[in-house]
Amino acid sequence: MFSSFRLTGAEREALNAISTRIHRPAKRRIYAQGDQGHYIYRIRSGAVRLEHQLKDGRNQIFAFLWPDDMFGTLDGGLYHTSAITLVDTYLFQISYPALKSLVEVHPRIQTLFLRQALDYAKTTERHLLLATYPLVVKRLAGFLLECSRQADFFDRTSGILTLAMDRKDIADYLGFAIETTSRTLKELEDMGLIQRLSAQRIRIDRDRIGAII
Amino acid sequence: MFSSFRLTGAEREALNAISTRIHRPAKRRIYAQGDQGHYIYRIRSGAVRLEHQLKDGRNQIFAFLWPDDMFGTLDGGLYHTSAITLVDTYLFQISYPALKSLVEVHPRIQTLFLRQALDYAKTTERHLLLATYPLVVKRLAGFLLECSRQADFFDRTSGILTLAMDRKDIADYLGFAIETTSRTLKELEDMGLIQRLSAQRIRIDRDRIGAII
DNA sequence: CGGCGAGTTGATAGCTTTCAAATGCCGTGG
DNA sequence: CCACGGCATTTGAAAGCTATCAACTCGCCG
Repeated sequence: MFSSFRLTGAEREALNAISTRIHRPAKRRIYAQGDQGHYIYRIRSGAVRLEHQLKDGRNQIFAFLWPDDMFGTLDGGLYHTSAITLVDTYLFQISYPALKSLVEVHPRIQTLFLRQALDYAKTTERHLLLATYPLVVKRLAGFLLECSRQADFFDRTSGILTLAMDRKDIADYLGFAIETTSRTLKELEDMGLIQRLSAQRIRIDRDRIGAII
Repeated sequence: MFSSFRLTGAEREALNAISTRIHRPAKRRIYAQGDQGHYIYRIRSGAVRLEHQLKDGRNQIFAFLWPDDMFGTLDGGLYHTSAITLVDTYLFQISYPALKSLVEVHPRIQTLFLRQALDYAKTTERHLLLATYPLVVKRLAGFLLECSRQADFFDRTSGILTLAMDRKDIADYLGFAIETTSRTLKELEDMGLIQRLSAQRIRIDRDRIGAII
């Protein structure tokens, strides 16, 4: 619905004026679950994971985020997830109070955030579909396909996917045990759908993986 | 962030002018997955389920929706879910083209939709948490708690919850087999956390259910 | 009263987790 | 440059949980 939306020059300038460029090395926390939420973020380059800690010790990863994705939504003024970089990452950081004032002057800017929120909801639905496949091999196969949509981490000509996350991250995203990640990768390799070049570099056959889902 | 937001009188009137009040009996389809998407909806009273059919035959329910919830998001002009009433339901129906024109004149109205989208994303995250609990008894217990938040279907004084959905709906929402719904309800009853008064009327002990999650 | 569909219950098979141990990888210090 | 230590990953075997298939019960409606 808002795919053709563009900001005016003045709107873009005003948004830039309240955006700060920041940098975080790999595996650094940007904010923690329960922190006071002062900023919303947008990824310029790199990758981030959003995770939610449960009282029983489970650590559910809600999303892996990529360039242009935004994050930092609040729940009663607090971040309800932790945000952690997977790799070296550059971000825009926007203060919530400044954004709120800006939107009162330039309400059209909300379209950007609305579109982003709708995208995030759709992504979470896809995540839910993946994480509830009865067979873990389907979950992992679908996950590898999703990862291969990120141009920064997938080389189309060679079919080589670079995993920015470790085995535990994958397990926490798909809802199974870390050992199952390994075993199921082996299963996919035995089926001839992937080749493990190293722990984080995998050659994948997207067509045949797509066929089993 | 937008909790204090209010439309002006003119904005509210303009929105009303493009809203149609419609009615659907229980168990009727409002739209089907793959249909051309012309309208967005808001529930005035009743309840709706959003479901997504997969190629392999699985039917994943994405959400149960209640009064004030909105639905009807599109994916390339098409509905990507089916929307079906659970009970007798009254709705607002808003045409997308009319809404798009309206937003160009009154961009502040987008705040309503942004808030709704953020709410839906949060709901989907909670759903994901529920549906990925390793033990089905926790999934179902958490589900009953969520249902008991709907004032129209839960009587606080008696603790009696009326389930608007059937066993298959619950199974499709939580990602297990229909038989497991029955067995796990029995398990909760054996633990003394609930009493099944009839198939759809259940007395629940919210405190003790909350304690096991 | 009969019949149908929703819900329940039982037994077995299949899949994933858990606990334990082995292997491999990589950066650090000698 | 090589050895060592620590951590991530992989592998194995047994236990636990849920799906499946089948049969049965219940409630509702004609």
